[in-house]
Amino acid sequence: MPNNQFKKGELYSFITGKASTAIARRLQKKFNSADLNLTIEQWSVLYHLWKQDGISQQELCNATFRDKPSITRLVDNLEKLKLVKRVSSKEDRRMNMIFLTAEARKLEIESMELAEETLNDALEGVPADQVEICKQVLQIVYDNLK
Amino acid sequence: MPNNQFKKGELYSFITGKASTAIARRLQKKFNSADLNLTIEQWSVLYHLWKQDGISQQELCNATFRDKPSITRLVDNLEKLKLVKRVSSKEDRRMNMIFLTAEARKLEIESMELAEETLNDALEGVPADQVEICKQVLQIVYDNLK
DNA sequence: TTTGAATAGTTGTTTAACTAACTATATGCC
DNA sequence: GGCATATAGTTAGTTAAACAACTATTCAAA
Repeated sequence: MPNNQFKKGELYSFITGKASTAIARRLQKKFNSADLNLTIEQWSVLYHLWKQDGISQQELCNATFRDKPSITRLVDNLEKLKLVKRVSSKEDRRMNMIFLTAEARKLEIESMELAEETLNDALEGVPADQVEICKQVLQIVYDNLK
Repeated sequence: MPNNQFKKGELYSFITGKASTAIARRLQKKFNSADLNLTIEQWSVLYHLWKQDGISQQELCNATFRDKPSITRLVDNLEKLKLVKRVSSKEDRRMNMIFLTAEARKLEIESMELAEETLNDALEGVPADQVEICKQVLQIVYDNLK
């Protein structure tokens, strides 16, 4: 028996991700208001580089759940913005190691604060235990499909 | 006191919508395998037209949570595919009423089945009451931000 | 009745996602 | 060593999203 948990009328939002779209738009607006000249996608790459830089583009693909062409272009654009640098690996010359510039490091605190603020806006009025369950469900969904 | 429910390491997925991205990719693959020549975005427009067609582009904007230029182009492409027709409204000539073609009506059942199948894949192993809570949380998030 | 504001939709530009096809380098097997 | 295969990354083409600027139409108030 299929666990047919979705009546037709409810399936739309789950597939189209209206909630995460709304979150991303809100964060982008906050970035723009703060004159952070960054797209959410660029920020999502920096997010992982702030945790650790000097990783390969392939590792960025895995971390950000994007394919290789997407990362190529995001790194292109981040390089144009002088926020990252490609350094060809000496052990394996197929690989580019991606490093943050000093400029990019300056953006971490402000942008992360705006991200946390956005999530607080989003989760206003939601009990913590329900947020916890929601996170768990979304994690299982991701694991089921990735 | 802000309800700081997200530790740094957890905030990424919520903002980038990895779960809904995974769902959309899976559904797109099912469409492609079934030779349904449709993007998920196009499907999301048809989804609302199957419920009721003859609505304006603005109503499609509201229903799909997209802006006007996005709908203009989606309708352009759906028209090229001969799945919808723009009909200028007689009461208000600024408006286009969007109608499904017979061709588009044929796609409803198959594509909806694939969508339900995708959600069943996604929610495999998740108890129904947790799915319910997750839906409620995402609805609140959307309402908080829209 | 005309003028000014609001509404519906379009167009142009930039950024990004996805697929397929491509180059270059590394690896492993004979 | 040489060749097949896998891996890292790039390029090209189509579709879509976000934003700003634009046209056409409607509506309301002076």
